Amino acid sequence: MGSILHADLDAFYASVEQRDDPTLRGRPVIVGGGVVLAGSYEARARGVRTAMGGRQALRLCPEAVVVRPRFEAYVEASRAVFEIFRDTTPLVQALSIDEAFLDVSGLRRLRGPALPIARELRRRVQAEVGLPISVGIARTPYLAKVASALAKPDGLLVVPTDGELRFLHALPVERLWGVGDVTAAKLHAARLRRVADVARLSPAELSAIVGRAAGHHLHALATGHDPRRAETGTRRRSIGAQHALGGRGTFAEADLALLALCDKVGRRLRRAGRTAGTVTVRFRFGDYRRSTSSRTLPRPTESTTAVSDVARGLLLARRDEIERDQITLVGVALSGLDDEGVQLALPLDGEADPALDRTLDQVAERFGNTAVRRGSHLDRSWEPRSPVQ
DNA sequence: TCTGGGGTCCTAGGACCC
DNA sequence: TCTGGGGTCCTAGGACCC
Repeated sequence: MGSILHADLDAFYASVEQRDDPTLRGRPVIVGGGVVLAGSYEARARGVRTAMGGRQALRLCPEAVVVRPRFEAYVEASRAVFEIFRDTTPLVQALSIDEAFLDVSGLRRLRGPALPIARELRRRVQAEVGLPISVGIARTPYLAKVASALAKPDGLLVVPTDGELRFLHALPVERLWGVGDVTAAKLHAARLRRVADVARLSPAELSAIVGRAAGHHLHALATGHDPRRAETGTRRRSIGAQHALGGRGTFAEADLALLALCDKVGRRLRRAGRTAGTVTVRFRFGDYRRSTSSRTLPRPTESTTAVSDVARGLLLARRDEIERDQITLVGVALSGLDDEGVQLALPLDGEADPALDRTLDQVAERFGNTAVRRGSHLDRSWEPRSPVQ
Protein backbone atom coordinates (compact mmCIF):
# COMPACT_ATOMS: atom_id res chain seq x y z
CA MET A 1 0.00 0.00 0.00
CA GLY A 2 1.17 3.50 -0.72
CA SER A 3 1.58 6.02 2.01
CA ILE A 4 0.26 9.30 0.69
CA LEU A 5 -3.10 10.34 2.06
CA HIS A 6 -5.36 12.84 0.35
CA ALA A 7 -7.87 14.13 2.88
CA ASP A 8 -10.78 16.18 1.59
CA LEU A 9 -13.68 17.52 3.65
CA ASP A 10 -17.07 16.67 2.12
CA ALA A 11 -19.18 19.59 0.83
CA PHE A 12 -17.17 21.68 3.28
CA TYR A 13 -19.14 24.94 3.64
CA ALA A 14 -22.49 23.14 3.56
CA SER A 15 -21.33 20.57 6.14
CA VAL A 16 -20.28 23.34 8.53
CA GLU A 17 -23.74 24.89 8.20
CA GLN A 18 -25.44 21.56 8.87
CA ARG A 19 -23.18 20.95 11.84
CA ASP A 20 -24.01 24.32 13.40
CA ASP A 21 -27.75 24.28 12.69
CA PRO A 22 -29.36 20.90 13.37
CA THR A 23 -32.53 21.92 11.50
CA LEU A 24 -30.48 21.86 8.28
CA ARG A 25 -29.39 18.24 8.66
CA GLY A 26 -30.81 15.88 6.13
CA ARG A 27 -32.10 18.79 4.04
CA PRO A 28 -30.75 20.25 0.80
CA VAL A 29 -28.60 23.26 1.72
CA ILE A 30 -27.11 25.79 -0.68
CA VAL A 31 -24.36 28.08 0.60
CA GLY A 32 -24.13 31.22 -1.49
CA GLY A 33 -26.54 33.57 -3.16
CA GLY A 34 -26.11 34.72 -6.72
CA VAL A 35 -23.82 31.76 -7.22
CA VAL A 36 -23.62 28.41 -5.45
CA LEU A 37 -20.42 28.23 -3.38
CA ALA A 38 -21.29 24.79 -2.02
CA GLY A 39 -24.24 22.46 -1.97
CA SER A 40 -24.96 19.74 0.60
CA TYR A 41 -25.16 16.18 -0.70
CA GLU A 42 -28.97 16.37 -0.53
CA ALA A 43 -28.81 19.37 -2.92
CA ARG A 44 -26.24 17.69 -5.16
CA ALA A 45 -28.52 14.72 -5.56
CA ARG A 46 -30.93 17.11 -7.24
CA GLY A 47 -28.32 18.37 -9.68
CA VAL A 48 -27.06 21.43 -7.80
CA ARG A 49 -23.40 22.11 -8.55
CA THR A 50 -20.73 24.51 -7.33
CA ALA A 51 -20.49 27.74 -9.38
CA MET A 52 -24.02 27.25 -10.70
CA GLY A 53 -26.25 30.33 -10.82
CA GLY A 54 -28.46 30.59 -7.74
CA ARG A 55 -31.63 30.90 -9.76
CA GLN A 56 -31.00 27.73 -11.69
CA ALA A 57 -30.09 25.87 -8.50
CA LEU A 58 -33.45 26.80 -6.98
CA ARG A 59 -35.24 25.69 -10.12
CA LEU A 60 -33.64 22.27 -9.74
CA CYS A 61 -34.26 22.13 -6.02
CA PRO A 62 -36.98 24.58 -4.91
CA GLU A 63 -37.10 23.35 -1.32
CA ALA A 64 -33.40 24.01 -0.75
CA VAL A 65 -32.44 26.24 2.16
CA VAL A 66 -30.16 29.04 0.98
CA VAL A 67 -27.62 30.15 3.59
CA ARG A 68 -25.30 33.15 3.43
CA PRO A 69 -21.67 32.06 3.71
CA ARG A 70 -19.98 32.49 7.13
CA PHE A 71 -16.33 32.50 6.19
CA GLU A 72 -15.07 32.97 9.76
CA ALA A 73 -16.74 29.69 10.72
CA TYR A 74 -15.12 27.90 7.77
CA VAL A 75 -11.68 29.28 8.57
CA GLU A 76 -12.06 28.16 12.18
CA ALA A 77 -13.23 24.68 11.19
CA SER A 78 -10.37 24.40 8.72
CA ARG A 79 -7.86 25.41 11.37
CA ALA A 80 -9.15 22.71 13.71
CA VAL A 81 -8.98 20.04 11.01
CA PHE A 82 -5.46 21.01 9.96
CA GLU A 83 -4.39 20.72 13.59
CA ILE A 84 -5.46 17.09 13.45
CA PHE A 85 -3.58 16.69 10.14
CA ARG A 86 -0.40 18.03 11.68
CA ASP A 87 -0.90 15.93 14.74
CA THR A 88 -0.98 12.93 12.42
CA THR A 89 2.21 13.74 10.50
CA PRO A 90 4.46 16.79 10.19
CA LEU A 91 4.45 16.34 6.40
CA VAL A 92 1.23 18.12 5.50
CA GLN A 93 0.79 19.92 2.22
CA ALA A 94 -2.25 22.18 2.14
CA LEU A 95 -4.00 22.42 -1.23
CA SER A 96 -6.85 24.67 -0.18
CA ILE A 97 -9.00 25.48 2.83
CA ASP A 98 -10.52 21.99 2.86
CA GLU A 99 -7.99 19.51 1.48
CA ALA A 100 -4.41 18.40 1.99
CA PHE A 101 -1.87 15.71 1.23
CA LEU A 102 -0.41 13.88 4.22
CA ASP A 103 2.79 11.91 3.78
CA VAL A 104 2.75 9.09 6.34
CA SER A 105 5.56 7.01 4.83
CA GLY A 106 7.91 7.80 7.68
CA LEU A 107 5.41 6.80 10.33
CA ARG A 108 5.34 3.07 9.67
CA ARG A 109 7.54 2.20 12.61
CA LEU A 110 5.90 4.74 14.86
CA ARG A 111 2.25 4.37 14.01
CA GLY A 112 1.90 1.47 11.65
CA PRO A 113 0.64 1.34 8.07
CA ALA A 114 -1.39 3.98 6.28
CA LEU A 115 -4.82 2.37 6.46
CA PRO A 116 -5.28 2.46 10.26
CA ILE A 117 -3.78 5.97 10.30
CA ALA A 118 -6.40 7.08 7.78
CA ARG A 119 -9.21 5.46 9.72
CA GLU A 120 -8.11 7.18 12.90
CA LEU A 121 -7.84 10.51 11.07
CA ARG A 122 -11.41 10.25 9.79
CA ARG A 123 -12.66 9.24 13.23
CA ARG A 124 -10.95 12.17 14.92
CA VAL A 125 -12.19 14.79 12.43
CA GLN A 126 -15.75 13.55 12.93
CA ALA A 127 -15.44 13.32 16.72
CA GLU A 128 -13.47 16.50 17.39
CA VAL A 129 -14.66 18.88 14.67
CA GLY A 130 -17.96 17.26 13.70
CA LEU A 131 -17.33 17.10 9.98
CA PRO A 132 -17.29 14.22 7.48
CA ILE A 133 -14.02 13.80 5.59
CA SER A 134 -13.03 11.43 2.81
CA VAL A 135 -9.56 9.99 2.44
CA GLY A 136 -7.73 8.37 -0.47
CA ILE A 137 -4.57 6.33 0.05
CA ALA A 138 -2.05 5.64 -2.71
CA ARG A 139 1.62 5.65 -3.62
CA THR A 140 1.43 9.09 -5.32
CA PRO A 141 -0.45 12.30 -4.49
CA TYR A 142 -2.40 12.28 -7.74
CA LEU A 143 -3.69 8.73 -7.25
CA ALA A 144 -4.58 9.52 -3.65
CA LYS A 145 -6.57 12.54 -4.83
CA VAL A 146 -8.49 10.53 -7.38
CA ALA A 147 -9.16 7.91 -4.72
CA SER A 148 -10.59 10.41 -2.23
CA ALA A 149 -12.88 11.82 -4.92
CA LEU A 150 -14.23 8.35 -5.64
CA ALA A 151 -14.55 7.62 -1.92
CA LYS A 152 -16.97 10.53 -1.35
CA PRO A 153 -19.10 11.07 0.56
CA ASP A 154 -17.64 10.13 3.93
CA GLY A 155 -15.52 7.29 2.60
CA LEU A 156 -12.08 5.77 2.45
CA LEU A 157 -10.49 4.22 -0.62
CA VAL A 158 -7.12 2.54 -1.07
CA VAL A 159 -5.34 2.19 -4.40
CA PRO A 160 -3.10 -0.88 -4.00
CA THR A 161 0.37 -0.37 -5.44
CA ASP A 162 0.06 -3.43 -7.67
CA GLY A 163 -3.33 -2.33 -8.97
CA GLU A 164 -2.59 1.26 -9.95
CA LEU A 165 -2.91 0.95 -13.70
CA ARG A 166 -6.03 -1.17 -13.49
CA PHE A 167 -7.59 1.50 -11.26
CA LEU A 168 -6.40 4.39 -13.41
CA HIS A 169 -7.11 3.06 -16.87
CA ALA A 170 -10.80 2.44 -16.26
CA LEU A 171 -11.41 6.11 -15.41
CA PRO A 172 -12.87 8.65 -17.86
CA VAL A 173 -10.33 11.20 -19.14
CA GLU A 174 -12.11 13.93 -17.16
CA ARG A 175 -10.52 12.47 -14.02
CA LEU A 176 -7.04 13.41 -15.21
CA TRP A 177 -5.69 16.42 -13.36
CA GLY A 178 -5.70 19.40 -15.69
CA VAL A 179 -8.46 18.16 -17.97
CA GLY A 180 -11.40 20.55 -17.99
CA ASP A 181 -14.13 21.12 -20.57
CA VAL A 182 -11.84 22.32 -23.35
CA THR A 183 -9.22 19.59 -23.07
CA ALA A 184 -11.89 16.91 -22.61
CA ALA A 185 -13.52 18.01 -25.86
CA LYS A 186 -10.18 17.78 -27.69
CA LEU A 187 -9.56 14.30 -26.31
CA HIS A 188 -13.06 13.14 -27.19
CA ALA A 189 -12.63 14.45 -30.72
CA ALA A 190 -9.58 12.18 -30.98
CA ARG A 191 -11.71 9.26 -29.75
CA LEU A 192 -10.01 9.19 -26.37
CA ARG A 193 -12.56 8.57 -23.61
CA ARG A 194 -10.77 6.48 -20.98
CA VAL A 195 -7.42 7.00 -19.34
CA ALA A 196 -6.37 3.72 -20.97
CA ASP A 197 -6.85 5.37 -24.39
CA VAL A 198 -4.58 8.24 -23.36
CA ALA A 199 -1.96 5.88 -21.96
CA ARG A 200 -1.60 4.14 -25.34
CA LEU A 201 -0.38 7.31 -27.07
CA SER A 202 3.15 8.66 -26.98
CA PRO A 203 3.83 12.09 -25.46
CA ALA A 204 4.39 13.45 -28.98
CA GLU A 205 1.05 12.15 -30.23
CA LEU A 206 -0.72 13.60 -27.20
CA SER A 207 1.07 16.92 -27.62
CA ALA A 208 -0.31 17.18 -31.14
CA ILE A 209 -3.80 17.01 -29.64
CA VAL A 210 -3.58 19.15 -26.52
CA GLY A 211 -0.31 21.10 -26.78
CA ARG A 212 3.19 20.40 -25.61
CA ALA A 213 3.07 20.89 -21.86
CA ALA A 214 -0.37 19.35 -21.43
CA GLY A 215 0.63 16.41 -23.66
CA HIS A 216 3.59 15.48 -21.50
CA HIS A 217 1.61 16.10 -18.34
CA LEU A 218 -1.26 13.81 -19.40
CA HIS A 219 1.07 11.09 -20.61
CA ALA A 220 2.79 11.02 -17.24
CA LEU A 221 -0.47 10.89 -15.29
CA ALA A 222 -2.03 8.22 -17.50
CA THR A 223 0.97 5.93 -17.18
CA GLY A 224 1.11 6.12 -13.42
CA HIS A 225 3.77 8.78 -12.99
CA ASP A 226 3.17 11.85 -10.89
CA PRO A 227 4.44 14.96 -12.64
CA ARG A 228 3.67 17.38 -9.83
CA ARG A 229 6.36 19.98 -9.54
CA ALA A 230 8.82 19.65 -6.75
CA GLU A 231 7.50 21.35 -3.67
CA THR A 232 9.72 24.36 -3.99
CA GLY A 233 7.80 27.44 -5.05
CA THR A 234 6.30 27.90 -1.64
CA ARG A 235 5.30 31.51 -1.81
CA ARG A 236 2.28 33.10 -3.33
CA ARG A 237 2.98 34.33 -6.86
CA SER A 238 0.17 36.84 -7.22
CA ILE A 239 -2.30 38.82 -5.14
CA GLY A 240 -5.59 39.88 -6.67
CA ALA A 241 -9.12 41.07 -6.04
CA GLN A 242 -12.09 41.55 -8.28
CA HIS A 243 -15.61 42.86 -8.13
CA ALA A 244 -18.67 42.06 -10.20
CA LEU A 245 -20.58 45.18 -11.21
CA GLY A 246 -24.04 43.71 -11.51
CA GLY A 247 -26.10 44.27 -14.59
CA ARG A 248 -24.94 47.48 -16.19
CA GLY A 249 -21.65 48.89 -14.99
CA THR A 250 -20.65 52.35 -16.10
CA PHE A 251 -17.12 53.62 -16.55
CA ALA A 252 -17.48 55.73 -13.40
CA GLU A 253 -18.54 52.70 -11.35
CA ALA A 254 -15.65 50.65 -12.69
CA ASP A 255 -13.27 53.48 -11.88
CA LEU A 256 -14.53 53.70 -8.30
CA ALA A 257 -14.49 49.93 -7.79
CA LEU A 258 -10.96 49.70 -9.17
CA LEU A 259 -9.76 52.26 -6.65
CA ALA A 260 -11.22 50.23 -3.78
CA LEU A 261 -9.66 47.04 -5.18
CA CYS A 262 -6.24 48.69 -5.46
CA ASP A 263 -6.52 49.76 -1.85
CA LYS A 264 -7.43 46.21 -0.85
CA VAL A 265 -4.58 44.48 -2.69
CA GLY A 266 -2.14 47.20 -1.62
CA ARG A 267 -2.93 46.46 2.03
CA ARG A 268 -2.57 42.74 1.50
CA LEU A 269 0.74 43.31 -0.28
CA ARG A 270 2.14 45.35 2.60
CA ARG A 271 0.79 42.95 5.18
CA ALA A 272 2.67 40.18 3.40
CA GLY A 273 5.79 42.35 3.41
CA ARG A 274 6.27 42.02 -0.32
CA THR A 275 6.54 44.17 -3.44
CA ALA A 276 4.86 43.83 -6.82
CA GLY A 277 6.44 44.22 -10.24
CA THR A 278 3.43 44.03 -12.54
CA VAL A 279 -0.11 45.37 -12.33
CA THR A 280 -2.86 43.59 -14.29
CA VAL A 281 -6.38 44.95 -14.71
CA ARG A 282 -9.06 42.40 -15.50
CA PHE A 283 -12.26 43.12 -17.39
CA ARG A 284 -15.39 41.22 -18.18
CA PHE A 285 -17.91 42.65 -20.58
CA GLY A 286 -21.65 42.33 -21.11
CA ASP A 287 -21.16 39.50 -23.59
CA TYR A 288 -18.96 37.61 -21.05
CA ARG A 289 -15.86 38.29 -23.08
CA ARG A 290 -12.87 38.56 -20.74
CA SER A 291 -9.78 40.62 -21.22
CA THR A 292 -6.74 41.86 -19.32
CA SER A 293 -4.31 44.74 -19.60
CA SER A 294 -1.03 44.73 -17.75
CA ARG A 295 1.95 46.97 -17.16
CA THR A 296 5.29 46.20 -15.60
CA LEU A 297 6.45 48.93 -13.27
CA PRO A 298 9.83 50.63 -13.70
CA ARG A 299 10.64 49.32 -10.25
CA PRO A 300 8.78 47.09 -7.79
CA THR A 301 6.45 48.86 -5.40
CA GLU A 302 4.38 48.33 -2.27
CA SER A 303 2.50 51.60 -2.63
CA THR A 304 -1.25 51.68 -3.19
CA THR A 305 -0.87 54.98 -5.02
CA ALA A 306 1.67 53.58 -7.46
CA VAL A 307 -0.57 50.57 -8.10
CA SER A 308 -3.75 52.57 -8.55
CA ASP A 309 -2.09 55.14 -10.83
CA VAL A 310 -1.02 52.39 -13.21
CA ALA A 311 -4.31 50.50 -12.90
CA ARG A 312 -6.29 53.63 -13.60
CA GLY A 313 -4.16 54.35 -16.66
CA LEU A 314 -4.90 50.86 -17.99
CA LEU A 315 -8.61 51.39 -17.36
CA LEU A 316 -8.63 54.78 -19.07
CA ALA A 317 -6.87 53.39 -22.11
CA ARG A 318 -9.91 51.19 -22.71
CA ARG A 319 -12.57 53.71 -21.85
CA ASP A 320 -14.29 53.61 -25.24
CA GLU A 321 -14.56 49.83 -25.17
CA ILE A 322 -15.84 49.87 -21.59
CA GLU A 323 -18.59 52.31 -22.45
CA ARG A 324 -19.52 50.53 -25.64
CA ASP A 325 -19.59 46.93 -24.40
CA GLN A 326 -20.90 47.31 -20.83
CA ILE A 327 -18.36 46.34 -18.21
CA THR A 328 -19.65 43.70 -15.76
CA LEU A 329 -16.54 42.92 -13.75
CA VAL A 330 -13.34 44.71 -12.88
CA GLY A 331 -10.35 43.23 -11.10
CA VAL A 332 -6.75 43.96 -10.29
CA ALA A 333 -3.91 41.52 -9.74
CA LEU A 334 -0.35 42.09 -8.64
CA SER A 335 2.31 39.72 -9.87
CA GLY A 336 6.05 39.69 -10.20
CA LEU A 337 6.08 39.52 -6.42
CA ASP A 338 9.56 39.79 -5.02
CA ASP A 339 10.96 36.54 -3.82
CA GLU A 340 14.53 37.50 -3.34
CA GLY A 341 16.10 36.69 -0.08
CA VAL A 342 15.87 33.68 2.08
CA GLN A 343 12.81 31.73 2.91
CA LEU A 344 12.70 29.56 5.95
CA ALA A 345 9.74 27.26 6.21
CA LEU A 346 9.64 25.22 9.34
CA PRO A 347 7.02 22.72 10.44
CA LEU A 348 6.69 24.08 13.96
CA ASP A 349 3.53 23.64 15.88
CA GLY A 350 3.28 26.56 18.18
CA GLU A 351 5.95 25.52 20.65
CA ALA A 352 8.13 28.51 21.41
CA ASP A 353 11.85 27.83 21.12
CA PRO A 354 13.92 30.87 22.09
CA ALA A 355 17.17 29.38 20.77
CA LEU A 356 15.64 28.71 17.37
CA ASP A 357 14.04 32.15 17.27
CA ARG A 358 17.43 33.76 17.95
CA THR A 359 18.98 31.79 15.13
CA LEU A 360 16.21 32.82 12.76
CA ASP A 361 16.62 36.46 13.73
CA GLN A 362 20.33 36.25 13.03
CA VAL A 363 19.69 34.73 9.64
CA ALA A 364 17.11 37.39 8.87
CA GLU A 365 19.52 40.12 9.87
CA ARG A 366 22.33 38.65 7.84
CA PHE A 367 20.37 38.21 4.62
CA GLY A 368 17.65 40.82 4.99
CA ASN A 369 14.29 40.31 3.35
CA THR A 370 13.76 36.99 5.03
CA ALA A 371 10.44 35.31 5.44
CA VAL A 372 9.84 32.90 8.25
CA ARG A 373 6.69 30.86 8.10
CA ARG A 374 5.44 28.46 10.65
CA GLY A 375 3.37 26.33 8.39
CA SER A 376 0.06 28.14 8.43
CA HIS A 377 -2.19 26.49 5.90
CA LEU A 378 -4.32 29.56 5.49
CA ASP A 379 -1.84 31.21 3.17
CA ARG A 380 -1.90 28.18 0.89
CA SER A 381 1.74 27.65 1.63
CA TRP A 382 3.53 24.37 1.41
CA GLU A 383 4.95 22.42 4.23
CA PRO A 384 8.50 21.39 3.48
CA ARG A 385 9.44 17.74 3.17
CA SER A 386 12.22 18.34 5.62
CA PRO A 387 13.17 21.38 7.64
CA VAL A 388 15.64 23.82 6.15
CA GLN A 389 19.04 22.96 7.56
C1' DT B 1 -26.74 27.76 -17.25
C1' DC B 2 -26.02 33.21 -18.00
C1' DT B 3 -21.43 33.24 -14.12
C1' DG B 4 -18.28 34.86 -7.52
C1' DG B 5 -13.79 35.42 -5.90
C1' DG B 6 -9.46 33.68 -5.26
C1' DG B 7 -5.47 31.54 -7.44
C1' DT B 8 -1.73 28.64 -10.85
C1' DC B 9 0.47 27.57 -15.13
C1' DC B 10 1.18 27.58 -20.30
C1' DT B 11 1.50 29.66 -25.01
C1' DA B 12 2.73 32.91 -28.37
C1' DG B 13 4.31 37.06 -30.58
C1' DG B 14 7.18 41.07 -30.43
C1' DA B 15 11.01 43.86 -28.56
C1' DC B 16 15.51 43.83 -27.48
C1' DC B 17 20.25 42.15 -26.72
C1' DC B 18 24.41 39.51 -27.82
C1' DT C 1 26.13 45.16 -46.26
C1' DC C 2 23.56 41.35 -45.19
C1' DT C 3 22.65 37.77 -42.28
C1' DG C 4 22.01 33.64 -38.29
C1' DG C 5 20.81 31.78 -33.90
C1' DG C 6 19.82 32.06 -29.10
C1' DG C 7 18.15 34.09 -24.88
C1' DT C 8 15.17 37.07 -21.81
C1' DC C 9 11.46 40.15 -20.84
C1' DC C 10 6.88 42.01 -21.59
C1' DT C 11 2.09 41.64 -22.81
C1' DA C 12 -2.25 39.30 -23.78
C1' DG C 13 -4.98 35.46 -23.80
C1' DG C 14 -6.56 31.01 -22.30
C1' DA C 15 -7.30 26.69 -19.53
C1' DC C 16 -7.83 24.92 -15.18
C1' DC C 17 -8.47 24.39 -9.98
C1' DC C 18 -10.97 25.16 -5.39
